[in-house]
Amino acid sequence: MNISAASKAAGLPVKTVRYYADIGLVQASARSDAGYRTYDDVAVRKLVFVRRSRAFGFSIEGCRELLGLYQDKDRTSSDVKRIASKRLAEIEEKQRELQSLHDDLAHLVKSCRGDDMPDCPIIDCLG
Amino acid sequence: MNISAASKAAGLPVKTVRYYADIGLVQASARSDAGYRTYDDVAVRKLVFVRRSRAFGFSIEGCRELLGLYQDKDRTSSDVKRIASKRLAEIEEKQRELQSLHDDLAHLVKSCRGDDMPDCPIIDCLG
DNA sequence: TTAATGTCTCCAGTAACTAGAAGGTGAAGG
DNA sequence: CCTTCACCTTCTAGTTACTGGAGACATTAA
Repeated sequence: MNISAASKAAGLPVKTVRYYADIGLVQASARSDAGYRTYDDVAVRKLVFVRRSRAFGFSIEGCRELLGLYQDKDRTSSDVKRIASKRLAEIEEKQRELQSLHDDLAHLVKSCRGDDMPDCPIIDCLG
Repeated sequence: MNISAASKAAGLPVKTVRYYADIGLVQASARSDAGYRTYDDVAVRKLVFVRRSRAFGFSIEGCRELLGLYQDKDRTSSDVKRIASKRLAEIEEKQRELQSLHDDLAHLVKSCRGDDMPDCPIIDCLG
């Protein structure tokens, strides 16, 4: 499988697949005589794994760690659960931040008449 | 006011104040003979305005736009409201994303026993 | 006078790609 | 055989919004 076939199979842009190889996250399984990256099913599965992990908001380093556990026969589910719980806590923290941001801004927007006059509680609050 | 006094007054790091000047967002009101940036009250108020706008998650370009309205006597509150509403919609979109992310991950975490065995629904879902 | 602190500019690095340039490779059509 | 085209390679640079540090000049307190 050349890189474009692998990228389609994994659902990632070619550029991203090459980037993941560059940073040593998911290496091509081999190189052709001409130097083309080739990917086997194992490598493609790793790419999919990373795509899904990224979709959960894990950082590249987090993905690296998860990928390590994915390939580690001696892993424990508590290792995985710990990492996932940490991410979950981050998400919840972000949700709280976003919620208070939302409430404040929504309140301001609601109180602004949005007419042709310059007076505006939003600008007043910021300034 | 030298830059450190202005940064304290505005509640921003010195580096950030210098950065805002570099990109033309909030210029120093003058320079001393030695080339030091000096900030008057008007400039400091602009810095505060940017800090608060950033806290609402507006991008630098968004802040630039808002700052323009802040200083525009002929602005209309509908201009401001439009920008703020756009940002509010972005926040709400982000909240929806985060919520579904949260639900999916929480479900996985809950279903993982977190013991010494390698079997793990989280890894299974990713791989 | 000296030491400490403040300020300047410029360069580099962060996260995770993305775009583009310049050039080699492979396969299909004429 | 030749062209053409898509595909592949590496490398550089740009994105966002700063942040850290180096080296040099200015100011201030002791």
